[in-house]
Amino acid sequence: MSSLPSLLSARVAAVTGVDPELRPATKPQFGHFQSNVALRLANAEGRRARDVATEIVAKLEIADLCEPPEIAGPGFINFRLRTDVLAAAVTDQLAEPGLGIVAADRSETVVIDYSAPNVAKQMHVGNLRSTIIGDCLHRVLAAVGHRVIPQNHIGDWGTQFGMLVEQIMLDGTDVLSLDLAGAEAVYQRANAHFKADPDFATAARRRVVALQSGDPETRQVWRQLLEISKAAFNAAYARLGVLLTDADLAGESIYNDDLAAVVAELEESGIAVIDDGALCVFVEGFNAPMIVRKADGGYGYSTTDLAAVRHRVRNLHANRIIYVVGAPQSYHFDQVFAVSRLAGFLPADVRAEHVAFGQVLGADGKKFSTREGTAVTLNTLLDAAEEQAAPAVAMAAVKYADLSTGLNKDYVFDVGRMVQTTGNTGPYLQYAHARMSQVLRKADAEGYGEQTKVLVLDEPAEQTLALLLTRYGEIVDEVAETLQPHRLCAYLYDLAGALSIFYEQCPVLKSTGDVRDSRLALCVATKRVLASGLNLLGIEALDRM
RNA sequence: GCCCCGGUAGCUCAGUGGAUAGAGCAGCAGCCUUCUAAUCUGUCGCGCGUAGGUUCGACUCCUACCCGGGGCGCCA
Repeated sequence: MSSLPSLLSARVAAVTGVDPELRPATKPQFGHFQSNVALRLANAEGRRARDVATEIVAKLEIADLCEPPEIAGPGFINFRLRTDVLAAAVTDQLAEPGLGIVAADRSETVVIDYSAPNVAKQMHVGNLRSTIIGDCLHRVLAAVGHRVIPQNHIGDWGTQFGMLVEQIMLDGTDVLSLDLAGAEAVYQRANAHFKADPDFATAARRRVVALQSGDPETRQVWRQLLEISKAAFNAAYARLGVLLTDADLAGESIYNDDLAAVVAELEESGIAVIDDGALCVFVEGFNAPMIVRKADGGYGYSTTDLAAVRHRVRNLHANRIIYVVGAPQSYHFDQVFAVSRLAGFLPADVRAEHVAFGQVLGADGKKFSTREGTAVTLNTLLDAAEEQAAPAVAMAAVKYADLSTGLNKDYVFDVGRMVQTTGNTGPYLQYAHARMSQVLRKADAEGYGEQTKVLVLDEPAEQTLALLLTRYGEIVDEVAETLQPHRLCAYLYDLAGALSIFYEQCPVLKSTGDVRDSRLALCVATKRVLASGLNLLGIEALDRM
């Protein structure tokens, strides 16, 4: 099964001998696809580009696919698909369950590490990005046939739990009576206490040891903190409609028992050396070593991340590991990957990628701080969104606002922007879908039948829509490869825009015969592709708005 | 000091080395007895941080610099 562009591309390559680099035309008057192959060849051969283009066009055998190609500008070759070919392509697409999404050549086991909220802290808008980007990548990779293993690497371990548990036991607090805001307040109090009172600090450090060595009383409090946190996380996930469940929880704590073994392997292989009392791994290209065991004998998060890589490769059999974590961690992950390669935890044929997203900044352009209370909690944002629109629409607005821009850019948090429902937004896509549902409902009521064949495609608005529809599969492929959800957003926005123009210019229910049947089939195809694409974004496709 | 990310229209952002750099928002002007006006049409507005370089061709690649943000041994 090959797509129209790849078929055409192969035909052109047969004449030119090189990849024609067929691209979607930048403007409608340039047809459907354009190639600059003549310009490149002309330069290499020292000839005039238009002459080369003329020669190529004369040799092309593509009459079964295209109108006669046109040579334009300095030597571009413009292709316009025959409308019957385009119509047939949509008909074929409609017959496929995947709507043009094709399974990857090789199905991989992909571990995606995302969301990762901290236990005993409320989720804030920063957690939102990891959660919804990860959820989208999860859906996209699964759609192209990969086995996806989500890993929610929650922050459920480390020194902060020493002070937290110590404070709770000191106060005699019943943890199960706390909500997350309450737990977070205890954490902030413990933090201040830790700084102000050396005796408390000592007790807190002892408490960390007790936690790690499995002291029953300490573990009991810790488990309760975990419990109330999980309940809150799950409530947030349900509200957002993301795929994560308790089965995907794989927090820092589960690697506790692996840490000594990981370090032992590093020592045995001679990769790790003692420096300044700490066990370090020096890797070329990094200006600081990775500390895998602190001078006091404790382990930090680097060791946990190494253990996670090792586990994901050895036990989960990952072919690809994706970390959806903020951009400030880039250096850390580069180092984790590099050390993992050295240590053999990460074989050369396993890809490891850090999907680094920019930070969410406050209105002042500064980083949000949980400690200073400037961070906006997830629930505050979602509440604000739901003041603007019904929950499903509000979630669409929030998610799309986050997914539709490039990932690596910081953004200033602006509720007004995130809950926008007009223009290039999630609700606009939902609206396009709802309109199609409405048309098809009415068609059904009129007894026009389920149309699945596009027979005529005379109007430019129909052709533009059809051409866009056929691109769906390649776009999903691109996102699976590049891990850039905003490309899918841009595509769906273009599709919805083309649909709106079609809707304005091409009456469906008032037309007759083959024209009506074809338009109905276009409506079905567009509705399905929108529904599929929205689903990949984690946005609900609505039948009415 | 070194490293990473960003700088494109008033604002928020797209932009596969290729044609006259595009969207949304905001502004202005229009279209609702016609399949949903969360739509659509028109209009105003940028020559892509700066300076060089490579190339037939640069927002895109290279070099230097400026501005903003982030990171860089025992927090996670």
